Amino acid sequence: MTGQRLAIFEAVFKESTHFTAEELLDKSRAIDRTVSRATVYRTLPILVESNLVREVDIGINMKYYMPNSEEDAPKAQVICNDCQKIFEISAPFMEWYGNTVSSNLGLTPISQRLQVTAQCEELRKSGVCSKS
Amino acid sequence: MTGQRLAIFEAVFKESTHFTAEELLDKSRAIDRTVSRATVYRTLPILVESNLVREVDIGINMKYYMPNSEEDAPKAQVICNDCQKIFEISAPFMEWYGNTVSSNLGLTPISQRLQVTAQCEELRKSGVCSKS
DNA sequence: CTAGGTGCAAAAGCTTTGCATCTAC
DNA sequence: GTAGATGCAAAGCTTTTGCACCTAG
Repeated sequence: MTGQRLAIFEAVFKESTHFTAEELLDKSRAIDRTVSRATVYRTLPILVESNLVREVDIGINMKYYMPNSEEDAPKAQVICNDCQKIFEISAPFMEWYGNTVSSNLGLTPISQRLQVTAQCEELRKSGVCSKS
Repeated sequence: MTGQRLAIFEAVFKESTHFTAEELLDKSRAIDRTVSRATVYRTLPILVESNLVREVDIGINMKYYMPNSEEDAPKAQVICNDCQKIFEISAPFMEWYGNTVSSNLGLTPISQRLQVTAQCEELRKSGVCSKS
């Protein structure tokens, strides 16, 4: 347990929303200037393994992460194309769906994800988005 | 309309399953040796725009593509972690779901995706997978 | 003739890794 | 003292792009 990791942990749990590895690097460095990019990239998979952080893939080249909440109910994401915000929505039926379609194929589900990409009407009409 | 593009089109429609840009490059070169990587990467977005090819993002760094079928019903994917195969499954309720959750947030849905990652029981038990 | 396509190689962007050094225990 | 963590820089991998050349119509 090193000082750098502590800074990373602290930065992670200060986050209330999704973040990228580079954003986490910045936040961690604000706490401990000696945190290096390599350490962030090496620590993130450990946090994911430990279920302290959840990896959220939204289909662009970059990985997103977020602090994991206590409950592990399946979550869907609504991703706003305009403000880049990611909304997490509980979607309990996903588990049932994954089980059903997988077993039809002779497979066992490991994980599932449901994502809706959307655009902001408010922004489109008034030029501002109160959500972002 | 150049010879290289024709080779790429031909290679695409010979495919019956998902493929990556690099795989398409190989297949296209088998038809016309002069096809370059740049041309494949420049042609793929055109094919996607024209709805001749569908882009399928399975959450890894690489993009997958597949020839687009006539019908445009929403599709879910089941991705086998063992054999890397991608199964396409019709999921008409996705559209309804996307509309519902988006409008709750004041957003208008653009697209949605539903993916199940699974593992192969057959492979795990007998060491072979008859599906791959 | 010329608008647009092509090939090559370099660059871009995120992530991983080799290696020598350092540090927590 | 030592197993494991760190920093730096280089490399990896897929995709994009600048530029000069070429070609279809």
